[in-house]
Amino acid sequence: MSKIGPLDTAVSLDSYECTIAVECCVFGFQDNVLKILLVKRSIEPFKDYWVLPGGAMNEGKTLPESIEEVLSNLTGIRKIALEQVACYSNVERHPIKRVVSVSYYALVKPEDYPVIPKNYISDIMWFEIGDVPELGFDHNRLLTDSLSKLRDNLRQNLVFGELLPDLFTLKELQELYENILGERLDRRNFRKKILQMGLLVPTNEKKAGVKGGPELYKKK
Amino acid sequence: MSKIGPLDTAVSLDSYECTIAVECCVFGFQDNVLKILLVKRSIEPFKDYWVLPGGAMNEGKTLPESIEEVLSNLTGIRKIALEQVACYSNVERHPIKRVVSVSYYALVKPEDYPVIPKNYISDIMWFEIGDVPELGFDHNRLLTDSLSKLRDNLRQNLVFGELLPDLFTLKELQELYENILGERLDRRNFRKKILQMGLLVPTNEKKAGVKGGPELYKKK
DNA sequence: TCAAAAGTGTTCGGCTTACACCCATGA
DNA sequence: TCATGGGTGTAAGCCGAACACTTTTGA
Repeated sequence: MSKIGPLDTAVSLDSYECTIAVECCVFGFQDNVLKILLVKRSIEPFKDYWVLPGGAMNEGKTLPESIEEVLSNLTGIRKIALEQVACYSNVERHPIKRVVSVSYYALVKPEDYPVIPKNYISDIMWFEIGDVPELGFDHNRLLTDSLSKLRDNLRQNLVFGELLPDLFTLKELQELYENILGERLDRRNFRKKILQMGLLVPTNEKKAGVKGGPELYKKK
Repeated sequence: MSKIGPLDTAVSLDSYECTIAVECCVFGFQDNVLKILLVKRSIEPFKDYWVLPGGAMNEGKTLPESIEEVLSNLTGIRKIALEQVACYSNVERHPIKRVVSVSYYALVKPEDYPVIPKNYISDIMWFEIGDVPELGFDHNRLLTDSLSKLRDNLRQNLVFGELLPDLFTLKELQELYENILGERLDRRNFRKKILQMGLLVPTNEKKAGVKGGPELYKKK
């Protein structure tokens, strides 16, 4: 069918164009639980469904720039580390028009970005990962894929983005790991492993108000 | 800037549209060397540059379907396992128009798909990985990223797609690994590791014409 | 003073690495 | 027969998992 011959692997000037959307799984860690930021749609399709924050890529913007714009509008979140997850191109994933989505994830501190959205307070909310409802579009799938990628990254490197405050105890870090990975970790083995990565430095300060007087660490 | 309010994370019906291209790193294993299939562009921009085979995504096709179409037109390659690598959205990556590309890699047997393209024989060719020239667009980057992903996948699983014939010796498999990973492996340790994965079955046949009479294996 | 949490070391098993000899086959 | 490559086992080091007691602190 294609009018593109074997050599014309170029994109011709009149080729089909299509909307590209970015969707972002914004993970946060609060009250010792991993949470995700969702927004409620106020328009069709999927009106009143919760979905991942996202939107169309605009002219002159890259995908990460578009994400930053969307998040900045929603929550004031800025300058966060984004990780690309995957691209979704099924023809029927948007019921009205063709949309290809690229998903990212981001790790933020919820307390840095109070979700008191300017106008519509009931329509953006942090959900515990275990309590995520059925989402609009194929966003449950995107969330699952992002979480897998986050877990992989966490297992391999010491990547926890902005999920913790600047100073934190090893116990807090361990609880973060346990939450994201969904499994219990041995305290002593965890300490050993994390410390021998050499990416944390002790501050010689102790966290006040906690029994035992745990040492505070920061990222190197 | 954005006309998209905080709640309207939907893709609006008049949102900006943009060409989406797919590019594919087709890896093959021939003469004991990892190779990659490149095509030479016959039109501007980047006329006479070698690039990854690819093309625009068409209406009604998913990205993988578009890849299959492109490869089928170029080489007769069909029904191959594709792995998504990444999405590239820099604004200036195509000098003439805005194009967002999604890259994939595929593993094929060169001997199954003789590259005698119907018309323009000098314009499609297998290159040894070490001999890849400067490519058009940002395709050297795409190639590097694909190769990294291939290596990661190979280290973790036993994924070698269609790179080997149906029956192969462990030595052939080892040479494939060494080529892709770019490092030497110990023969005995390699055998142990691969066999204990339990994904190969011995056929009780020996490969003829080779000293030592090596056993032929196949995928389970 | 006591309860709760922090901090620390050792042992075991499995996995990876390094390494050398005998056997089968084609020439 | 011989040269080439195929096939196998063992010992050492490394990493991750399991596990108990002492110290510090807030209440």
